[in-house]
Amino acid sequence: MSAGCQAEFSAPDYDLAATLASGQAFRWRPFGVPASAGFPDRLKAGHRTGGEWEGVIGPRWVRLELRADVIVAQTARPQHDWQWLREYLQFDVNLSEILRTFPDDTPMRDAVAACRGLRLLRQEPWECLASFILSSTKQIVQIRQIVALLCERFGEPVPRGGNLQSSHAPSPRPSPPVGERGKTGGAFAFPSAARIAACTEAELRACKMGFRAPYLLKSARKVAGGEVNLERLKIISCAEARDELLKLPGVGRKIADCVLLFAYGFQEAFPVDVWVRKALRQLYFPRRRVTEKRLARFAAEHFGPNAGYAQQYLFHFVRTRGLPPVARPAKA
DNA sequence: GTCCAGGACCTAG
DNA sequence: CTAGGTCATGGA
Repeated sequence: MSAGCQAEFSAPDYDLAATLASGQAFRWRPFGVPASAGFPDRLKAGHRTGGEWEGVIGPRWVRLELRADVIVAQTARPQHDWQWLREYLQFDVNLSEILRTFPDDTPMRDAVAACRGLRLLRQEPWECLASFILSSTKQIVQIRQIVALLCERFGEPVPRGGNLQSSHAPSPRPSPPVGERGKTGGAFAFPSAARIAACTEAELRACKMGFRAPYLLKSARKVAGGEVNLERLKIISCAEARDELLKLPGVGRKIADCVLLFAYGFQEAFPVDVWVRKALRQLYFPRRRVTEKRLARFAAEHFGPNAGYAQQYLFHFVRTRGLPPVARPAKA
């Protein structure tokens, strides 16, 4: 094993696979699998990829492995302070206390029973914001592809640990070339707002992001230029922070709430996407037509102080389990 | 081929 | 405030 550094963290009740692969962050992949290989959009219930994952947090490549209530972290370079990882994985969060605040109804009980151990991460604001600008009307597997291309082409290279090459036989079908730098199997940091702001729209479109390219470009300019100060959002209220995010092109209520929840830790934020909307309608309002506004009000009032956490449980629950009766109509 | 994807935005009623 | 069209791209 190459140099690097390793540490262990007590992590009871932590479903690493669900947490890293359930669509709140887009840069994690099973360790030792080539970037081009990808992995299924929806992990099946209880799916474990050997519990070994790799990704990049800020400027650091890291490998994570879950072993019976312990998470083992390995980096490429020596670390004397692991606070960045504690913060990202939110080791200090007491999951039981959060689950206790969930409404005591059948849908939530089912979701918690099915997804226990699912956590919320605390991500870098710009990476989270940019990623979710790219997320609109895209499947999670595609968001990962777009983000990977963006990082390969415009992110700073970071040293990668482990030994990918020796642990994986040459793939039978070589992956299609995805840019000049991606072929080496290297790792890259997420490109800064300033770097994205320096791109042309054509360069961004070449990362397969389509009509989202101008949104990302304009938002990057506003962030890099200081017109929207992402650091300041940490010290103002959730509602005020939301108003700031809504100034950015390509950012509506849903994406703003994702950033508030996944990057700033505003746990009252409740992103409503197509999956959560389906879950709310079918689990809480079966065969009754509910207006969009009524649904939003219900979501705001029903799920308590950790509504965002509840939302992630509902999201993961319906995506992994599917929705019971009406969701899969037989094709006569 | 069709439908849909962790939407936002613009226009018209 | 709601309804519909538009924007790219690729899974399923």
